Amino acid sequence: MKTETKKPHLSIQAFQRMPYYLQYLKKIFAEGAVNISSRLVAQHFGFTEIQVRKDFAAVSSAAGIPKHGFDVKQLIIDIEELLGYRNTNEAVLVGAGAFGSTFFKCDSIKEYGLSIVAGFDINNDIVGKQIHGKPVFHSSKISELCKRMQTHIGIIAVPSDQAQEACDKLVEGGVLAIWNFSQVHLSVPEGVLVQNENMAVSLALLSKHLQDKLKKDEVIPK
Amino acid sequence: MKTETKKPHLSIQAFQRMPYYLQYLKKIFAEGAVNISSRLVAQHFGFTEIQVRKDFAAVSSAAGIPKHGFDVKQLIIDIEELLGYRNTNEAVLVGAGAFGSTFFKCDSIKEYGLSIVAGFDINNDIVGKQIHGKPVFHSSKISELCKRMQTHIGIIAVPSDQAQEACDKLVEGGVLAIWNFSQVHLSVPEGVLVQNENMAVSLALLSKHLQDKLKKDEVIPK
DNA sequence: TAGATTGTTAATCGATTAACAATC
DNA sequence: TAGATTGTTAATCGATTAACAATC
Repeated sequence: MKTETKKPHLSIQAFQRMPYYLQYLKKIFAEGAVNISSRLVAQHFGFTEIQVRKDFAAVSSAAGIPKHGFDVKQLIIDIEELLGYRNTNEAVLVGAGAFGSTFFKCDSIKEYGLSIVAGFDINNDIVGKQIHGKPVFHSSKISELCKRMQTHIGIIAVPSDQAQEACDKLVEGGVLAIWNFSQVHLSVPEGVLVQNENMAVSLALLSKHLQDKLKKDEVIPK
Repeated sequence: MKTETKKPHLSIQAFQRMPYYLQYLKKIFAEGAVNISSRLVAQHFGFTEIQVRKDFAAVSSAAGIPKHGFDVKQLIIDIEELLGYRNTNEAVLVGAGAFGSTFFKCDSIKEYGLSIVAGFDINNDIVGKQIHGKPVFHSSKISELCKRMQTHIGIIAVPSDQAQEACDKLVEGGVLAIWNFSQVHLSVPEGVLVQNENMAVSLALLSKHLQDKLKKDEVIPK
């Protein structure tokens, strides 16, 4: 009786590559691919093949086969399992304004195993109404309702100066994972994860690259 | 005559912390702070003070002063300079549908030095119209117009299966930095930067944390 | 001067890559 | 068998942290 062997450690970086692998594997599977070699995957993404093999080894329940490569279907199943697309988590949204409410109608979120069950806001124009079929409550009810609904994921889409307060209420309500679209650092107790989605960070990287690039081309004008 | 000393290398990770520092420094500056010690900053963010000192040293034009700390105002200026908030870059948007068009009305983008000058789409209902005052052209015009307008930044907000094509056209038009909101890997020639904004990645991290957390609490039920 | 706070050099840690052995 | 492709062990590389000297 062989028990499941311990999987190698999966780094956060490797974990973050998984959705990309998944998307690619699904595409080639739809095109009829049954096996795939690490070399081909590596070429597609511009990674090294060793890295791809290590990543697959860390997540796959079946080893790759020399001369054949990896089983595409099995990899898809394993990665989906790892990423939690096969369970559905319920989440609440704090900040149901122009930006926040786009989450209500965002279908792709559902595909990734997230379901938004309610929204919160302080604007009386929308409190008590429904947006895309989801109820919007006053923000003062956050912790009470999160407790009652046993929600463990919160999305913060409020202005930066209200973000920490929203965060505190979510944590009080038992939320364990927070998706933070505000631009401030959130302080949370240990055990709570904050996933930052910070446009300013991305834009800074873009603009930095661009400036370096344009400056360089200026200095060395061919 | 002392020439400017070479700044220490700034890692990408450090660079990505800068927008957070900036936001915090601006806040305490508005509250009247003139100097700030690395220890206080570190406490706020949960970093080590050494890391904060290294980060500040890499970006600051003035050294910190023992017993006084760093000059808040100077740091703000230096970080804004580094992040490129003091120049404005023009960008085009490919995919002006429900999601994409939110960029047109997004004010905070402007604050970070980005200005969207035009949109592209293949939907004839919006091609030729203006959305929030910005013209929307047909996607077949991407490279031509980017060349003419000398635009170097492109935002991709099209469905995944059209993303690579959009990317190719942008690159052909001379775009050097691409903000990719689709969920696929984009292949670009060397020298072009792709900044991925992948919801699937973030969601996967959230859901992973949650599942680990809930599982653990089950096993050790107190 | 003493103490707080900075800056620097060395150590640690983790992720990626290289070299090579294993196997279908 | 030979060759392609995998898996494993060791080396490299870069970021963070620790220890400590410098300085206001």
